[in-house]
Parts: sequence; C-alpha cells; structure tokens
Amino acid sequence: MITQRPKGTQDWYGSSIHKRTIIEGIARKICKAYHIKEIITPAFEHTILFQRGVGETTDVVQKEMYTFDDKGNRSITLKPEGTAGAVRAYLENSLYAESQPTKLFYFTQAFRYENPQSGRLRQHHQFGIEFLGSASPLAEVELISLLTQFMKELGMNGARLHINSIGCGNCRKTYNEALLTYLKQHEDKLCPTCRERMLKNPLRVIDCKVPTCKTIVKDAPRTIEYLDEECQVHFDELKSLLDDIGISYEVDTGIVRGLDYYTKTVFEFVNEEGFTLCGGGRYDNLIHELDEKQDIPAVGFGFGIERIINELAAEGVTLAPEPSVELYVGILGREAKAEAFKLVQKLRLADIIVETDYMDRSVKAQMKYANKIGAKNTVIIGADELTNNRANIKNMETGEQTEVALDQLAEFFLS
RNA sequence: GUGGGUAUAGCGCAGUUGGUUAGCGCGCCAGAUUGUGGCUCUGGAGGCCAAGGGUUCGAAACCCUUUAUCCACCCCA
Repeated sequence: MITQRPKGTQDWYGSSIHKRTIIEGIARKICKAYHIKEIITPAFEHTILFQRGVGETTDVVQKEMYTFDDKGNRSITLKPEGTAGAVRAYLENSLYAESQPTKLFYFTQAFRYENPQSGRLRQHHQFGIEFLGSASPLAEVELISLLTQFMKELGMNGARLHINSIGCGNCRKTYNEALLTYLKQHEDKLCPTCRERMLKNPLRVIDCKVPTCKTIVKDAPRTIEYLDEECQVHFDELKSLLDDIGISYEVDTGIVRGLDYYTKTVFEFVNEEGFTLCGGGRYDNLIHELDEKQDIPAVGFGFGIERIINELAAEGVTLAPEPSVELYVGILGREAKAEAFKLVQKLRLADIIVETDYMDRSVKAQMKYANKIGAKNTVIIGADELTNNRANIKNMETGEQTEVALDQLAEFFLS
C-alpha cells in the first residue's frame, strides 16, 4: 500500500514523460506564434469558485470534486478543470484593465473523483487556452485554427471538429420551455434520471445515452432552432469564417457540454470512435457570474494530455525520439577518475550529452552499458591515455576508432 | 455510484481434475585468458503466487471478504 499510487493517478517517467515534453513543446511553440501568454494558477481554489463557475447542477460539482476543509476551516477544492481558476486570476489581477483581449494558455492537472477507465483518470492533465475580452467569432476561429495546427504538427489525423450553438441566457429561456413541453409529452418513456433533470436542467437530457431516451431526444427541439438574432448571427459568422479559411466541421446539435458556463458556441474534437479529445466553447456570462462589476465575453478549451497520448498511440504516430548520448566516457582505474570526470564536465559545458561510469565496472561491462544506452561514441580513459595524452574515440555504429588528443575531445565533438 | 474481466520475478506470461523444491521469455549481474559493445554460449541474483480468512492430510489453483487494476455505464479532458 505504501508504495502504491492512489487510484486513478499515474506516474510520468521514461517514454511517457518524453512524449509529454514533446507535446508541451509543440503547444508552447504554437502559442508563441499566436501571442498567447502562459498562466499558472494554484492547484486548489476556494470551493465556491467552482460551485458558482462550473455550476451547482453539474455532475462535476455535485459528485466529482475533491473538497476538504483546511486547518483554518476554509472549504478548499482541488481544481476539477482549468477555466475557473484562470478566470479567477484574470479578475483578481485586473488583467481586464490592460489592453484587451487577454490570451492565456496553461498546462495544469485537473482532479475529479471518478471511476477510472480508458482516457479517464482522477488526476489528469490539460493543455488549455482562455481567450478573454472578445465577443467576435474570430476568437473561436483562432482557437480552432490553433488546435488544427497543433494536431497537425503532432501528426494526429483522426480528430474531427464538431460544433454547435446552445445560445445565450435569452434564447435558453424560450428553448427550455419548448424542450420541457416536448419532454413532458414523453415523460413516461424517459429514464428516471432524465425525468429528474428535465426539471432542473432540461438541456442535460439531450445527451442521455439510454436508448429509449435517445429515440425521444432524436425528435426533440434543438437549441439551434431557438437562437435569438444575435446568437444566430454569431453562429452563422463562425461557420462562414471556418468555411472561408478551409477548416471542415460538422454541426452536431447534440453537443451540450457538461459545464454550466457555456453560452453560444460549443465545440469538440472527437476521434473516429466519437471519443472526445478536446472540448471547449464560449462563456460570455461566467465572468459576470464571478464578479458582477464585470461583463466580459470569453472563449476557451481544454485538451487532455493523456487523451492526446492515447490517440497518437491508436493512430500509430511516433514522436521524435529522445536525443541520444553523444559520448560515453569509460573510466579504467582509480587514478583516471578525476581526469576522466574533468573531461566529462568540459564536454557537458559545451552542451554535449555525456555519460560516464559510476559503477566501477570492467571495460567490457562499460562498453556493454554504453551500447545499451545508445551512446553514439565511446572513449576509455585509463592510465595509458593519461600518460600519452591520447585516446581512441570509438564510433559505436561503425566500430571505427579515431585517435584524438585528450584536450582536443571537446573540439572533436563540437565540429 | 453500478456492471464485467484480471491479479504468479523489474516487465510480458505458463502453471494439467488441488500433490514434492512454482517455471518460461525479456530485462538485470557475471563469465567465455590480457583494456572494447551488438550475435552466441554458460552461470547467477531476483517470488509472502495482491491482502485477509475458510475448505483440505495437502491450496498459486476451490469458497468468502477486501484492495488494486483494466474495460463499460453515468459524466467528462
């Protein structure tokens, strides 16, 4: 038990940490070109932030949060998603007072108490972006186009874009009435949970997976049919912008999203099995909800790092390998240790990846080790080399040896 | 929260209707004459058979409980 990690968590090391580093590197590079700045917010926040931000009726808040009282009797929650914390930081630090928009990216853990399964953990990691201050559909387009570029550079081909509009609070009112009227006609055929949530948050019934509910939902009114003028114009403009820049998408009127803060645009990138890799949307009311003095539109997304890695594996994509050791410096005899290590340090100062012997192994065992770790070259430093000031660099691929003066080794590898 | 599969060495797996000292492959360490890897050969280390209880002369195997893990539902990234 003491050496066992908690359920639903993962250790990152070896090839997994390498993949993550590559993914992060590509994301950072692209964010730089889009002029998006990094933000790091705490791993935990006041519970009320998520209750108000994510929404009291959501599953995330109702049953999935890691919530506890700290020693000062403050209710604290490990963040279940990235948006609320980033928006809180935006407000607390008055970032809205600077020239708008504010574009933020982050890599964060997210914690949800769920039963783990494929692509779902209790602690997972997200690459997220929040684009605050713009009501223009161009903000959505920017995020979607960034995501398209991101996946392309990763070598991922299987993700398709699904978009929908769920309207603003205004359209929601008329829509909810229409939906509720429809659902009430079929109430007897709905599953028990749907019968309950139909009253609290009827929108949730739309993505119920129970077959009987699905058949009813198929003919249910859609949010998209009840958009007011402004929301309709926004959605039409978004679609035409996507058309014009050549990003293909599918309008999926079933996308609802499980977080209450979404308004107008919601979108997902799903793989061929229909599994969500990335989800996001516009949240024009969230900021006002958290700080009534402010009324600022925004849009954002979260992309699951673990899901990226799974999808890349499923698509058979291999990422760039780790750089290999340029030189293994073998040490023979105690007298040679200090001199050999000085050489190692000199090469490392020149940014050359060098490894050496810390195990007092035989030359043969050291060569074996050098081969095992994939060293491109080896050199053995012993009494002979020290007295002659010369050593043989062995190319491990060809087996060829080149004699070089000890003090010329760094130069040998720099040229 | 609900349902199904699984749990044997660092990793991947065998292990017959219950029967001696629990095996195999990979990996790890060492050797095959002097200070040079890969291939081959030889040897070695490494197991509370997930944990706890029960049945039995005898349990890795059968039964119960717990835990973990994988998969699915709900929901989500």
